[in-house]
Amino acid sequence: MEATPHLRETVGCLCLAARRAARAITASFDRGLRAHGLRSTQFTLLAVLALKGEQTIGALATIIGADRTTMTRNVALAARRGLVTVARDEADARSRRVAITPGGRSTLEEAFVTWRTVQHTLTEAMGTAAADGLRRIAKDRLAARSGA
Amino acid sequence: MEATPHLRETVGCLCLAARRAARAITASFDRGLRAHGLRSTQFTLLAVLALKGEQTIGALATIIGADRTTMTRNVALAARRGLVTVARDEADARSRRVAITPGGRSTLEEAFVTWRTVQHTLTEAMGTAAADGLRRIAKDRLAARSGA
DNA sequence: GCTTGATGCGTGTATATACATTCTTGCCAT
DNA sequence: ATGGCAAGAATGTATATACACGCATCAAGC
Repeated sequence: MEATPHLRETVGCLCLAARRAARAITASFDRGLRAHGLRSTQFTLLAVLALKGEQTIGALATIIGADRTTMTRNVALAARRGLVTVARDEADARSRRVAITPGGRSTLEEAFVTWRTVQHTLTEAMGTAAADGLRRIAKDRLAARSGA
Repeated sequence: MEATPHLRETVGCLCLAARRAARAITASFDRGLRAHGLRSTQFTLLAVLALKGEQTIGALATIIGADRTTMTRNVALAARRGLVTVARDEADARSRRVAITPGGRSTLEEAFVTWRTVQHTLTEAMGTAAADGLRRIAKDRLAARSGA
């Protein structure tokens, strides 16, 4: 009926697949983290800071794979809520050193239990192979960002 | 050094992986589609309408896997740009029937060539197995939305 | 010291996203 | 017929995202 059979190729669009998957997965985590007053974005930020210690805005953007300007706003939000602190770097006045606060760490610890539950549920639902595949795509795509 | 070795588990966070992958993949498509004045979101919307014919807002939300309120705004944007039309359903005045315009179809056709290139490039970069895995996750997660 | 380019961030703007709520409309039982 | 509930959509609000652009600062030369 449609005069555009070639468009059927777009049914397998990787962009739709990736965004759809991300929306669904994010929703699952957000629903769980909600009880702790966190969103997926904030949880990730806190986890990175807790694991790797204080970081600059740019470093966080690279690690999390988001735009630097996006990270500026995400960090500002977390700072406003007292989860992290932002301080000038004494060695380089251009840089901002972002660090997790004790309160942020407490929140993270509490949320971690919930996170783990959701993580396990989703891993089971999609299978470990798919989960590993997704992580690999995330890592590889990041590399391609600077390359091509 | 850190007193939180258990948090290392979050390195494999599926939410971070999914969002990071989606951001990177979206960026690739957006860069390509830019020449046609489209974003990934709009491209997907047009492709669905071209393939499946006119749809209601709610149907589009289900198909694309986004919130209905998000779809309302995405459709409004496309309508403002003349890519789609929004009309009341004569059978049910609550519904809105969204249809692609001739202009929208032309834009889609032009953008399709670019889309195909990016799609192939990314498929090669991540491998067909990973691409299929991603699509499967997107489909499965969607099902889980209504179920649990 | 000053210029020049590079680097790290922040802002303006536009879109994308979703939850809570409200509005409109349809439907159904009484 | 109508009152109440359900369904479809729009709006208010907050966050997430990125590009274009500008500002501050540093590093290298000179």
